[in-house]
Amino acid sequence: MRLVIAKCSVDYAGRLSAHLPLATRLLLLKQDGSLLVHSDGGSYKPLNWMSPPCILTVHEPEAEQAEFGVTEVWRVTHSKTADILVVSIHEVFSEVEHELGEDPGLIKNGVEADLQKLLAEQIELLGEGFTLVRREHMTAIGPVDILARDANGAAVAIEIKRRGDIDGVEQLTRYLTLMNRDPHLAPVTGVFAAQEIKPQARTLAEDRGITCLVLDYEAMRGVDDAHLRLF
Amino acid sequence: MRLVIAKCSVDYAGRLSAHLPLATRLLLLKQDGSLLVHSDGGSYKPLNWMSPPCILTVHEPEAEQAEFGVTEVWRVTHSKTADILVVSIHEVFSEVEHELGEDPGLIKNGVEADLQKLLAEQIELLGEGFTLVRREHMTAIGPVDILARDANGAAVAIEIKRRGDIDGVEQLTRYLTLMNRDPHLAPVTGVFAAQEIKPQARTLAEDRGITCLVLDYEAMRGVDDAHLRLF
DNA sequence: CTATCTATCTCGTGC
DNA sequence: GCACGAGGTAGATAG
Repeated sequence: MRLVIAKCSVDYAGRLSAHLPLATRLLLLKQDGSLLVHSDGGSYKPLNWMSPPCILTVHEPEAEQAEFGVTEVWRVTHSKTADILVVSIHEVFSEVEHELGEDPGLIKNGVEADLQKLLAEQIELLGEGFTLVRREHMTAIGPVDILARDANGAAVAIEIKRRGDIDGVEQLTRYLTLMNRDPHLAPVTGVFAAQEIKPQARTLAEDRGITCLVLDYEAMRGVDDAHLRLF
Repeated sequence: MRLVIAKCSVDYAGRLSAHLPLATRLLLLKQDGSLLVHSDGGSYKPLNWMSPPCILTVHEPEAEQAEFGVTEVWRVTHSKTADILVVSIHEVFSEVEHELGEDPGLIKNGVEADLQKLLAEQIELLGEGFTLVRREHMTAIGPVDILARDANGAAVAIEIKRRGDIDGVEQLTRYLTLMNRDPHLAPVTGVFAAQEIKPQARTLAEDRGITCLVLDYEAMRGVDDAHLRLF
């Protein structure tokens, strides 16, 4: 990894074209040839960048550029898409290089997959007498998160989201429409389960006869831990 | 801006929890207190981060941590959401600090809005005899990208996306339902136009009688340029 | 302020 | 390899 703080201007041409006027910025060169241009504010997104696979070449400025104070030109080209990023360097203030090695990578917990697993294990959260049929029940338009049966044995399709939005209700509605055409399954009712359900989504769901269920991840996880401790 | 290359482990707790095992990484501290943790690969997204507004505090390690080689603990807390990022530093290899100042910001050209403008100018791409009524035709639930009429004078609602997804079809469907209730407009047919249309979106659209149209941005731009050159 | 939509989205995962 | 969905989505824009 190479870190350069320099006064520079940047031009990108690819899926769009973009320009950064002359200013002092951080240029972050990674091992794979990729380049990030960061300012001292904003968020984690760079002002401009080139993703791997790409190649950096360093050039002398043309006469006209040199007159405007350009001392070096970095050209980063994407190996496949022909995107190009050009950094015109005027002055370098600082430069550091260090070998980092492979990163073991991030371990995540508490995403949608966890919610699905926990709800499948704790299907009784839906109500008395509910039983799990299977997770990821396939339909022609994709997998329903959980298929269950209620106390009367009627099919229940469950859509799980971390954040329950209108999109999720639309998605579940499509599944229900399709599944209710299948005489082996019909009638199928729907449950929309999420850690947080937006008011608009709740209204739409209830208008369509879909039950809403707010999931408490910590509590479900707690039950899960307690369950594990018993064995 | 402060750049630290250090051997560290990182823990995040917020909307999810995540952990980075001990390894050498770049810690990028911005003026606003935000922190990015980058490895020497991947793309522009950091392995972990904290967005502003947030506050960094530096602590001595507890006795147990010190035994495991921790020399310093950085605690970054988000001012509003109570998210927390903890960096346990074992060894610092490099440290640089430099004042960057405000960035003038990025200037973009040639995105999505261009597609709508170009298609409005080249409405004949829809077929023989099509005419433009207007762009951004207002309905009760929002503006339809383009309203046109076909060779027979029937209304056509056009939804434009760069990448045609199922969401776009749902959106156009809502417009069509509403517009077909208006006796001045009905019957209204739909065209789903995008640079790229996903197979599922195409299937859903065609199932609902919506025509799909793949747009060639470069060609449309070329025609536009040619058009400009004539005047 | 909130809601909605875009993105050089990135990133995983399943086929 | 591509297609699809999720994201600590982030960021811009309109209401």
